[in-house]
Amino acid sequence: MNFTFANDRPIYLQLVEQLELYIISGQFSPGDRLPSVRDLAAQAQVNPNTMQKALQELEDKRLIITERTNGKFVTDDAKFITKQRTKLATTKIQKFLTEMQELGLSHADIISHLETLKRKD
Amino acid sequence: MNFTFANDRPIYLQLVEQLELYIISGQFSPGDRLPSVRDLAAQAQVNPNTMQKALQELEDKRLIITERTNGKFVTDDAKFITKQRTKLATTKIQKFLTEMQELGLSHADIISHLETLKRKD
Amino acid sequence: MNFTFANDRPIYLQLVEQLELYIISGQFSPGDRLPSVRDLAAQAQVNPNTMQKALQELEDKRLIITERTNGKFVTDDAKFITKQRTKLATTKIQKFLTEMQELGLSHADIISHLETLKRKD
Amino acid sequence: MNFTFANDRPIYLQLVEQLELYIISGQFSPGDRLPSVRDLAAQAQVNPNTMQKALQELEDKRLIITERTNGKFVTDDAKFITKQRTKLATTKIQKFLTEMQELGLSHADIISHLETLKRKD
DNA sequence: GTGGTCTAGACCACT
DNA sequence: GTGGTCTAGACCACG
Repeated sequence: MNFTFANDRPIYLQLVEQLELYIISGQFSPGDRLPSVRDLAAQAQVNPNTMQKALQELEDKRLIITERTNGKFVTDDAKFITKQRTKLATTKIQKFLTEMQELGLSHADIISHLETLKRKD
Repeated sequence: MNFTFANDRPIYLQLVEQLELYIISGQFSPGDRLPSVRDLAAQAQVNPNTMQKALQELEDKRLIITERTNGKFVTDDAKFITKQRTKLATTKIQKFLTEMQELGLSHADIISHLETLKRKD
Repeated sequence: MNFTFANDRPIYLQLVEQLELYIISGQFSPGDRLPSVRDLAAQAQVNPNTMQKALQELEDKRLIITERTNGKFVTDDAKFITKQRTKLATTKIQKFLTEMQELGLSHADIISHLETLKRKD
Repeated sequence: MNFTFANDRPIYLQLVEQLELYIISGQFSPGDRLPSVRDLAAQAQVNPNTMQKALQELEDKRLIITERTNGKFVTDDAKFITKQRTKLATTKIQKFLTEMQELGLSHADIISHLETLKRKD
């Protein structure tokens, strides 16, 4: 697990995004127990309060669940995670297309651009 | 000209982005004189100082040039504008692909997704 | 730390120059934490916004770095500072020589002038 | 005669400096009649009012003299011009030395720097 | 009328 | 307490 931060946005929001990705992309599996807040904070080299705030956001988003004295767990609702993944992807794709249109690139332009990049893989 | 703002980021940065788009996409042409700072501020319904800050950033980016007491002008270097347009597009595409990969979508996935959307046009 | 201002140029630019000198000449060391914007403003007897603007310029020049909510720090890249010092010195010497030539003084004239002054030290 | 302007300072002040140099360095001789304000303005591509303001400053400095209906002339007091030349040179040298000291360069440093440059002439 | 600067004062998020 | 942002309002030099 690897955390890096830009300096122009709240750290806790960047934590949320990165942790969300770890869950959504399957690096944490449904039902997995998370490391303690303190450990996560140490790994990310942030203040435990900051990590706590990030985890709270994830809980609000139903991606993690706190069991009172037992710790925090990734939700075991795999379908929900998949749904969130699709939702996030769709949002990003839509946003991307809007931005490309604003720059004057059509769908066709973009696809041809992607095809070109694909060949280089 | 139309300005809209989200409230999760500084207004002046959103102004920079939107004005940059107006220039890069050709709604302002190279060499065009911009409306006065005060007029632009009125149109965007922001304080003149805020607009001034945004325009200063555009000047730092060499997209506009100030003629003292005479007004602000879009750079007359059309090639530079084109270059910036390409640069911005490339950056956004790369960032998009990175994010998609983090979500576990391959190039092929993305292209098929775009093809689907295309049919709906 | 001591700030004095002429009134023929913007205060914030004079602040930039003076702060730059403090950094470049080593009165602030690489990695040093700067006093808070408010404190610096109080010392210089200027509005905090004015000081903020000056510090932003120094950040654009990569001489200082902001850690959000934590303060502003002199860059810890000592080599960069040295480089800027050399650059600034060279620029000033070149500009000086150009001006002297425009006034019709040769290198020899200048050196003899400096030798004379030296004796008075 | 050649006029070039930066964009960050009043044009009339830059005119004053450049015209002053032309007089002090002897490109205009004592007693010479100057071109008309209109012609000078055309050469410099500035508004005649701007040129007029610059010339007024030069008159305040006693470097030029207006003869009512006859035009403007460089002062015929050659000694005064020489004196101004020395004065300006001295001021610039002093300022230069101060700046070099602030950067931590001694007289000796500067002289050795100049000697080096001299060899390259 | 143009841009530039400065002040005063306020509010905000973050840690 | 830290930096960042924004507004309101004023004044200035310039052309």
